Amino acid sequence: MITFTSQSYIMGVTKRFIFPESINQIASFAKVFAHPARVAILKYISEQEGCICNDLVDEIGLSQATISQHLAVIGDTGLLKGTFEGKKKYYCLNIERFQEVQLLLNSFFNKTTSNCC
Amino acid sequence: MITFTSQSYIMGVTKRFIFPESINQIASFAKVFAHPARVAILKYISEQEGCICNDLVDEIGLSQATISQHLAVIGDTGLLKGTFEGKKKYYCLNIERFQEVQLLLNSFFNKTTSNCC
DNA sequence: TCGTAATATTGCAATATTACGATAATATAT
DNA sequence: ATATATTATCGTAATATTGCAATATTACGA
Repeated sequence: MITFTSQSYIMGVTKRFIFPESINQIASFAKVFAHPARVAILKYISEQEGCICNDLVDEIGLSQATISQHLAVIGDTGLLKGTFEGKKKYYCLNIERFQEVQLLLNSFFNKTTSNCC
Repeated sequence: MITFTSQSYIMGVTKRFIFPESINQIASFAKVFAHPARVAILKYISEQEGCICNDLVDEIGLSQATISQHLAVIGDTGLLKGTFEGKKKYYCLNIERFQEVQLLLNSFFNKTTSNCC
């Protein structure tokens, strides 16, 4: 049980704890797709036969550090598989996970539209 | 045409202009669902028969100002219809728009999974 | 007209996110 | 061993987002 006093109150932070986990989950998944770089990364990875690594930097035009950061955000949700091959790391979609996420979002969308006035 | 010099470069801002519009659109739509308060608002609105207005404040437990802000974010994407009835404003899903958005996201999801290695 | 209820807007505080350069870490090739 | 290529991490700068109090706005009712 978390409470605030007028002293300890912290502004500017998403109050996740007031929402049920099912709702927080949907928001977390959506956040992965809420930045164009991450959408572009997922699109590009899925389009390559052998999957790709650091061509994303050339392809997208953001710095290596930034791309790596975005890859980590996507990966934290379990949506990527990465295998090292020498110096190179080949990224690949975790399709099972991706479809899980898609299903969850769709289930929310469908419930929402079907219940509406 | 936007260019940067090493002087004028601005950090910390999403570089939308380097991405095709189709990708920016997906990211914009996803952003609506990327906060639990907005997910909860959409869920609640869809569950009420007559649609609802400021019960969201009681229901969700964020301040009136904050709820109003989130409603504006959702509304900016065209996902809400609001009709005034006296002092009260009844919110309702714009289902056509909602399904449009759902379709677009799904089309991205499907393309992504189907092409992957 | 005045008070009340409902919503929107403004201003502010604080954290979160985005982006990059520099550096570290790892593996290969010479 | 050294140099090079590749990716991850750290530190930092700057904007974006979240949340609330206070205020404005609008509509109704007495």
